[in-house]
Amino acid sequence: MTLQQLRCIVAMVRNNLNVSETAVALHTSQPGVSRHIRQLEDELGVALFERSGRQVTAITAAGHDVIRVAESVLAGAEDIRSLGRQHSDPHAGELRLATTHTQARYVLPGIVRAFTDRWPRVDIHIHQGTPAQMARMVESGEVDFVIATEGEHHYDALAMLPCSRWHRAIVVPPGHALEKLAAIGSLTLEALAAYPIVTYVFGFTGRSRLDRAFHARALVPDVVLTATDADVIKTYVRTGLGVGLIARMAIEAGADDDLVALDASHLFESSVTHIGMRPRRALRPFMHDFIERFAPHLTPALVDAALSAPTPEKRARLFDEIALPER
Amino acid sequence: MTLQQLRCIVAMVRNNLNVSETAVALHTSQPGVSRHIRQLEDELGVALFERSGRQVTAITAAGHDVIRVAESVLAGAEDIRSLGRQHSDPHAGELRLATTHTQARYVLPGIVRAFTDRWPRVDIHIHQGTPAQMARMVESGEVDFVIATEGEHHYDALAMLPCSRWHRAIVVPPGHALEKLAAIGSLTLEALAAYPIVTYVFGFTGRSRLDRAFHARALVPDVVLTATDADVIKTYVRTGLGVGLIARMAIEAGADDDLVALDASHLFESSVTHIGMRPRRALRPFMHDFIERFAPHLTPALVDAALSAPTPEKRARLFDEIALPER
DNA sequence: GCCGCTTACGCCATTCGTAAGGATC
DNA sequence: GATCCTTACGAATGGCGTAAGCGGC
Repeated sequence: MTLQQLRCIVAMVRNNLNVSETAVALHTSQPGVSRHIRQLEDELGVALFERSGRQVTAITAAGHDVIRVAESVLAGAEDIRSLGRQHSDPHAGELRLATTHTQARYVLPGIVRAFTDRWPRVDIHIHQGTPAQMARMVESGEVDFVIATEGEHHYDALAMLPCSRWHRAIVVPPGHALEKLAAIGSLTLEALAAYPIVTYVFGFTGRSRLDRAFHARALVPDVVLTATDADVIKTYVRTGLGVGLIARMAIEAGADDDLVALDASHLFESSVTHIGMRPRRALRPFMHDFIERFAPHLTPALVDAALSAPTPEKRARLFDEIALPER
Repeated sequence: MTLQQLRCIVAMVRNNLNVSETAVALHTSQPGVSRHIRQLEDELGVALFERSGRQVTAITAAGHDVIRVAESVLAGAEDIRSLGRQHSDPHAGELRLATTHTQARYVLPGIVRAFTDRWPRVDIHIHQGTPAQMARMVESGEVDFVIATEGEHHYDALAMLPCSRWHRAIVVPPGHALEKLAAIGSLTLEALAAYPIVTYVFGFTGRSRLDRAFHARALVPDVVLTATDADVIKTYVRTGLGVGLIARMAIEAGADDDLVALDASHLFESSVTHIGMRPRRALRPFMHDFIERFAPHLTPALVDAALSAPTPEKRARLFDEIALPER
């Protein structure tokens, strides 16, 4: 039994039981993967995958059990490498994030600034992508963390820890009719639905909550333009294309003073930002520090407890009593 | 990083940081071990062992952390092999025990009989040895379980689960003076100490409890002969050499009717029999079944909980509330 | 001077990738 | 016919063991 064999069977699951894809993902040849799987099966004396002819079609019961353990073995090997880096130089390393534009542009800058002051020799890489892409980046180990607010179902295989609760705002040019409605407390979903709307692309930054709110009132919003980032949205609001609907944290004092922001937290359910990572994996000290700066209630002890929780349910229970900061 | 490298560093700890001994234990050459350690250190970029010149003298902080994780990785690899055996044939396998003569001769026969009826294709191997030898056999994986009542300090690295509480008996030829004392309830340690005693060798079958009881009363027992097993002791009692002091469970109806057994549970502290195994290791179903037959309170769920407990303290706490059967 | 670890070297086993072959949809 | 996995084969890497070297105790 070798670690490479275990890598193959684990990667097979993440690659639709397709040997060729798995080979690409592992940067090796396809016969190599095929051989490793067969050798491991020979050594264990039991088939791990079901085959119809030459096609790999399913995972056997034995395969399920073995792959589960193999994942933890590989996680352990990864932890050992991480320990090596940590001890060889505790103050140097990489922090690789995948996140959305909203976080990268409006939330992270202050945190990253303080973080780099404390850890000058840790390099930070911020990747952007769709929820599905970001999930894959974390699962494959390409990045350490994903910070996300949408697309929960993509993140089933990850430990998602709640970080903060955030609300929405409506942005309009000064003098807009909605501004007057807001002033007298009459800003409703119905009023909003009367105007063309500019907001996030579906699947990004809590967009689903937004659609759900309209749908619950049997309203059909007239979404004339969508974008993945609030800067673009605000730009079109400035041109008079429509009413902007964005995260409250995406409004900057100074730069956005030419627009009027109206609180919309009573119109839409709040959303929760999560930080996601691979479970059962040890974090380096600077990673713990980053998480704690991003969400002060996520202490190293709590995060470690969450990461070592045997099931997602037990993990979730750790956060039942915790009040999230609001943004 | 290879599993073999991890095996080397883990084995180093169990072999006094001695590369040559480690090589023997791993059935390989000494330069091989040396190379593997150095290569792993190179890959991780940190020294795992401290060296004074060429001598390996200590484990570094990094080494401690890495070895701890390496142990769990190797345990996982072992679990995978075990899963293979289990799925390839759930009803066949080996159950390898290390225990003392008392258990093997007087306690296990009934249990083994019922067990083999249920698992006819599981081969049972019973090894005997001193506590130190038995501990090594389990640690090295040579046997699966040790059943022991003495020499706790040898078993620090194992998960020791309490099985049953047992008491002592005095065996004498019929008509012995102690028999009369017992009949009138006057059997005391002082009375016992007046006679030559035949009992277990030091380090076996709760012998230390016995010495402690005499010592607490400032008595010096006249131990004229010791043996590792009760059969030998009873034989010498029959020849009139002295008074036998053995485990109550070592007295058989029928075979021992020519001797008189006097209860001595009020004279000596009771002892607890433990079953020991390597922690953080999955057990096969028939192993769980064996344990439960041996100690009905040790359900598979409880055993699994104990084996996955992070510290010996947490493991011990699982048994705080549990009443042990008495023998 | 002995013991113990490291380095050097040669052999062998294993692995890996390319190329061809067979099965399935 | 296209896709996908397996088998076959040759090159190369790496592991292993023997033998020699070197540093502490």
